[in-house]
Amino acid sequence: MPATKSKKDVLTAYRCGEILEAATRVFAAKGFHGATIEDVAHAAGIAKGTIYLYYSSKQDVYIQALRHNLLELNRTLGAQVETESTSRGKLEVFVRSGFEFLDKNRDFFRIYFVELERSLLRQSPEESELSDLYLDRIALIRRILEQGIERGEVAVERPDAVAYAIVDLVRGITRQRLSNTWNSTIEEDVTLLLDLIWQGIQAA
Amino acid sequence: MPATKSKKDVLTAYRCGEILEAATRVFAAKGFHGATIEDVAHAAGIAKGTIYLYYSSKQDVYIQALRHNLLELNRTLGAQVETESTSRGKLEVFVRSGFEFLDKNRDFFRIYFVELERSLLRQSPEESELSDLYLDRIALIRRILEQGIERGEVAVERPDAVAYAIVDLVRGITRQRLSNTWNSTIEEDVTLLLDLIWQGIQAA
Amino acid sequence: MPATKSKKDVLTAYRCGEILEAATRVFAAKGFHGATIEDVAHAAGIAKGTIYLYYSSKQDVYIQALRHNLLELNRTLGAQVETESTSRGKLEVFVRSGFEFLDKNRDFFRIYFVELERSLLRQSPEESELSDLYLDRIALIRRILEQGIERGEVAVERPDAVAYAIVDLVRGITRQRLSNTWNSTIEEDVTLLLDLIWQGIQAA
Amino acid sequence: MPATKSKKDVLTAYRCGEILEAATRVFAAKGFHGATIEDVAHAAGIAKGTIYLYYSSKQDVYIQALRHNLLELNRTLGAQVETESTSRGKLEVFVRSGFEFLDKNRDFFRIYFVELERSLLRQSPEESELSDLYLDRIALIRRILEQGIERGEVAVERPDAVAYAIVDLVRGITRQRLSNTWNSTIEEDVTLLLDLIWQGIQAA
DNA sequence: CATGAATGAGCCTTCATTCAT
DNA sequence: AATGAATGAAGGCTCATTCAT
Repeated sequence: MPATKSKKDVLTAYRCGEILEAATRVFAAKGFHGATIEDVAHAAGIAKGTIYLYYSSKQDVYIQALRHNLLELNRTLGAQVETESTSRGKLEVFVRSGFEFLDKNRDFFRIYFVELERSLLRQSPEESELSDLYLDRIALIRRILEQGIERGEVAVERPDAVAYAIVDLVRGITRQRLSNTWNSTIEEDVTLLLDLIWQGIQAA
Repeated sequence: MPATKSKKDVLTAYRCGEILEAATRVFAAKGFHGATIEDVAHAAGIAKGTIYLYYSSKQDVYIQALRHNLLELNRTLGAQVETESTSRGKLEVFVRSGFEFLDKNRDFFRIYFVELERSLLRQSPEESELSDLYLDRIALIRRILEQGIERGEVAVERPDAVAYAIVDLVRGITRQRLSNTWNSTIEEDVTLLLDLIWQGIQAA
Repeated sequence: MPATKSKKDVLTAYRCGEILEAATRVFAAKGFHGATIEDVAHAAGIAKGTIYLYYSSKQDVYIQALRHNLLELNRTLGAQVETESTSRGKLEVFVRSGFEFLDKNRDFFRIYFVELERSLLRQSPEESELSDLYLDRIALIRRILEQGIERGEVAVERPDAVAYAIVDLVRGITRQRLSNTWNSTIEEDVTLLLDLIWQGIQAA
Repeated sequence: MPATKSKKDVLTAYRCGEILEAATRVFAAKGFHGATIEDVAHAAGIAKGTIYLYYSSKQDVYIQALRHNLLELNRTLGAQVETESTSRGKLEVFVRSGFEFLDKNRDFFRIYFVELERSLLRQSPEESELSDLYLDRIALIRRILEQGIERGEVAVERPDAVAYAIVDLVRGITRQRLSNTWNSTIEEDVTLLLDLIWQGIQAA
């Protein structure tokens, strides 16, 4: 197991990255069925056949593109949450980091929101990982809540269900921010959500 | 112009209903692109060509099926909300009626959640009516909030944004209820949501 | 065998006439493949199924419409030619009567010119009668030529081939008259053609 | 821009040629509507989809096949006419070259005669080029006539109309030669036509 | 490795024809 | 006799995938 990457590995990683980045843009603009492999190849500046050297199918490219972005989102959120110690602080940074990630990855969310619904409803084996990554975010919130309960900061009956509710609440506002008709700043929306959530869960 | 319907009108209404009902089932199971017109025709017990006597295209069938269900949902919610006088009562009946509608129209929600995301993000003229019907539900909640503010029952800074948040919160739990891993009763979920929402918006 | 026509016969004749007249208009405007049976039925003011009570297929309607008009053209030309005694006079009246028929039946010629080519090249049994009716016109001219030779008015080596040539010559100018860019009077075109033809065939 | 053709250009030219050649045969045998793209592909020894790499639609293949043959016909006639100096010589070589072209391209004429009628009557933008190529031949004859008038060899009142008449005359005999019931030699038919035409147009 | 020409399965849609009323 | 709702065969076109170069 070489610690150093071979020339081949570097090229592979580079190509994969380019393809996924192009795929994210193209699928965001046209949707999975509206986009063609040709579109993705063109956007990546390579030939159609080359994509099949790195991914097994159109669907594979799509899933991997989502997975790639989703892993980074989860990594970012997880890391940011660690920087705060109180439950309220963690929730606040969770919300803010999500909005910030959106501003840098609007194309990703354009695919993600549509696909998340599908993957949650139709459990194909390929898509289950996407659900898992969604569930990881739920679990992150649930742990924050449970920790808050232990510390006496939070009081909820069903931390599991409340975690779902919070994530969906954030998702709803995130989607509004994605639309072009929504004009509030990140901080305004963070305040809005925190007020709403915290009132509902804080310990008496 | 007779108040009574001609034989033709009855047949047309019957066929349209059968087709939309079959379409709801088929599109829910396979998605828009996964389903074929043949599938829908077969499910409706008619021939492929017959569908085109009543709808102009596959997409038309799809949109109409969504619209049909959506109109009924909005009608139901609007009527139920009228039966309550307090803001809290209205919100509670909104949530409960939504869950009850879900239990009777699971296939519809399976299409709707996926399609709503698409229609909110990609504004094609055909799909804009779907967004409008979603916005009608937002407006219903906003009016409840504004009425509550007038009466001193509710205190929120941005009733518009809070209305979005509430609808998304309900939607999130609705989707969980649609999955097969969620085992709480309607009343448990109504309580959960009402507690969460009401804490965040009630007047001090 | 009743000399008088029964009520049924009268109705049948009336319907057939209406259908063929409508078919001539519709096929002229849209062509055989561009027109639908529905179009013809609509133009005739009857229902689709009714056409099949009188004709066995779309093609049948088409062929019969052509045949109907063609029979009348041939009948008219044959009768007019009889009114003249000299070869030149007969040829002149043949040309003039053709142009006059065109002015009253422009739709027919619009179908006929296209279909004649097809029927001459592809000998399907249904279309062979159309060729026959074309050949009747050729034969009419050939008899005029042969009679002219007998009388010493005309001198040609191959009356058969010349008859073809004359009919095609007339057809060419007829088609030009059908276009909207041709502005000469019937008499100008009759003179043009007669000068051309007569020079080529008159006895020395 | 290299004067030499790239490998791709050679392949494209080859495939286009094969397709048009196959299309000419298939459309001649079955007509535009009777033939399928599958038929053309099969005749060309390639797959259905391949045709769409080179042509945008069935109609495009059809139009291009006609255009291809028609351009060559016009080129041939134009070149041959140049080899003669007198009006009579030019007309004679025009007729003879046309008959010779027919003998080498019988399938083309089978499509052309049908399509010419359609394109002359229904002016769709795609088909107008076909009319134009027909008009080029008319113009060629008209110039011969006008030149003949200048030189005192020819005397006609309306060279434009006579040009139409001559081309239609040639076309009529060409179509007869295309049928299998016509047994004269090229020279016999050239003589027949020239006698007919020249008598009608020569200067006194 | 990269390419992109070739493939052919798959699907929407049309419309001539039928037949129950 | 007339209707027109229903049928289903047929075909143009797309595009994910393959493979020879």
